[in-house]
Amino acid sequence: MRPLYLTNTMTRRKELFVPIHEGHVGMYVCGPTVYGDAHLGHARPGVTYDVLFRLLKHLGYKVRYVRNITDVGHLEHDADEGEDKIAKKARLEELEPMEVVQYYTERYHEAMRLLNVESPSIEPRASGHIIEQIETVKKILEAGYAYESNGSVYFDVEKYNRDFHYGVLSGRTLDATLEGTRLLDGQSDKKAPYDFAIWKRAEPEHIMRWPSPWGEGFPGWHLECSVMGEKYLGREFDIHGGGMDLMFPHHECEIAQNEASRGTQGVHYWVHNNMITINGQKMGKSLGNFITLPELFSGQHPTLSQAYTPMTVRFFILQAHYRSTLDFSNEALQAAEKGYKRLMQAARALVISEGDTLSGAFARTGSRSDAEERVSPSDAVRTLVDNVWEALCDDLNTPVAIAHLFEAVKLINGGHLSEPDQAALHRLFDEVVTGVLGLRDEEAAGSSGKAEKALEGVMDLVLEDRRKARAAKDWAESDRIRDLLASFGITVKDTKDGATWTLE
RNA sequence: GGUGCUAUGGCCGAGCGGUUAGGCACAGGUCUGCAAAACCUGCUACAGCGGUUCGAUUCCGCUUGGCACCUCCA
Repeated sequence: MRPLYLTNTMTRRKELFVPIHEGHVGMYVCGPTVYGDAHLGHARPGVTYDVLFRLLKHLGYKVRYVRNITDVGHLEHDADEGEDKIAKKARLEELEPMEVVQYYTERYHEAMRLLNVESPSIEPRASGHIIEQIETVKKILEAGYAYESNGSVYFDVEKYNRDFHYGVLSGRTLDATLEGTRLLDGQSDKKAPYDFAIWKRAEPEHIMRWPSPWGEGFPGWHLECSVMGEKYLGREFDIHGGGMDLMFPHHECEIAQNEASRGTQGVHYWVHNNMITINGQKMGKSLGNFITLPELFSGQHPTLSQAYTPMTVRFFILQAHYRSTLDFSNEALQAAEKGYKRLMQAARALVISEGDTLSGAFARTGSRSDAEERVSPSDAVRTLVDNVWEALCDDLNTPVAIAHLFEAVKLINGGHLSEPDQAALHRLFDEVVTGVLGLRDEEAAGSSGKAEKALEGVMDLVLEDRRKARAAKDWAESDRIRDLLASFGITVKDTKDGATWTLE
């Protein structure tokens, strides 16, 4: 198995990935809080960990990928005074909180589906694990790292910090944390400002509430990930992913809860993706500068000069390393769109020309591997293939992998590929472009439908007429047909082997 | 204020102690009835100032700028 390296936020180093159980990987990623449409920022972890998921599987691991849905407990502003995000949305829209959850969960799934993000193995919801969360609160209380106060239970950070280090992941000390913590106005139930709620008392008007030993309430936000991670992946598991902005306090609190309730940090590799920025600034709710995925796909947003397809967005994300910030702009998206199309066109050319030259060979020998045994690819292609995989296994360096793929594009477009080279590149594109990178050909995608079949037939007729006109050097008629088709959004290109067409 | 990250050619964006990243855009050429595509060629940058080194864009320090987290956030 090819070695995989990942940057572990805990050590700030690139480390060789060694799973706890040979051949198996447990991976947990923080999913969305479903109180609004997914925005471009959500696409980043979605795509990043999807690629990691696909890569791990390709390398031969059996992967259990857990990505949660936060549908309760995520407060706005401050843990003491904020309102639950979903409850607030429900109040504003006059809906049941679970109606809000249902609606945006489905919208999220649809956006992920369009981005060709595979479903995780398990997608647990916080509200479905209240009992488990109450149990964990009890354990933390028993261990002495939490205290009850006025119907809520708070994590005792100072006590914890005496035995462990609160801040290991984000690299800060408790003093530093205290310095930065805003002093709260008004009376607080907490002993210290950095203490965080693991169970919150529900105010009378709060709809989402569950009975507990401490009265009716709801779980604190950080708790769900500790609890569901343990439930589905065990006391310790391999990889925990999420956005860099979750490092503190969310993941820090998660570690503290794990340590307090089950005596281990629980996670072997912390992986964090960076933010997507817009004009150099983080895209976020509070700044009001975010673009939702439906807006992006439809072009319905003032800062968008056009619509961008889901695969353009996916390619855009893949062209930067996941640990770098990625700046959004129309120019950058347009460049990604063209690059993506070029890659796909080469992929199509590979399939078509291979069909001409290799299908016979495979048919005769019975299988691809037999054919490959007979003839080996050239050193250049072999190196290229190896470079692509090495880049992917080097901390998921998708931009470098894509750079190497464009070398392949040059070879493909240049023609004159030997059969084994062609086969090797075909396999590379299958495994990497459509496999690990998850880029599907949007133009070819619909060609199986009835309408598309019909259109193909009609286009054959039309282009045959045009071919006749061209043979007779009737350029006026030839151009008339081409212009007419263009007005329907069909682009005709003349090549040596005849005309091809694409539908916008 | 604290913590951390970063500064690359017209744009996006990799990377490295000495060798072309790549994409997009642009210019010229080949091909073509024209157009498009494709191919070829050109475009050689690493914030500033010091230091280490035979040699630094790559390491170290300082300066300046940007960003993130410290409050909900992917």
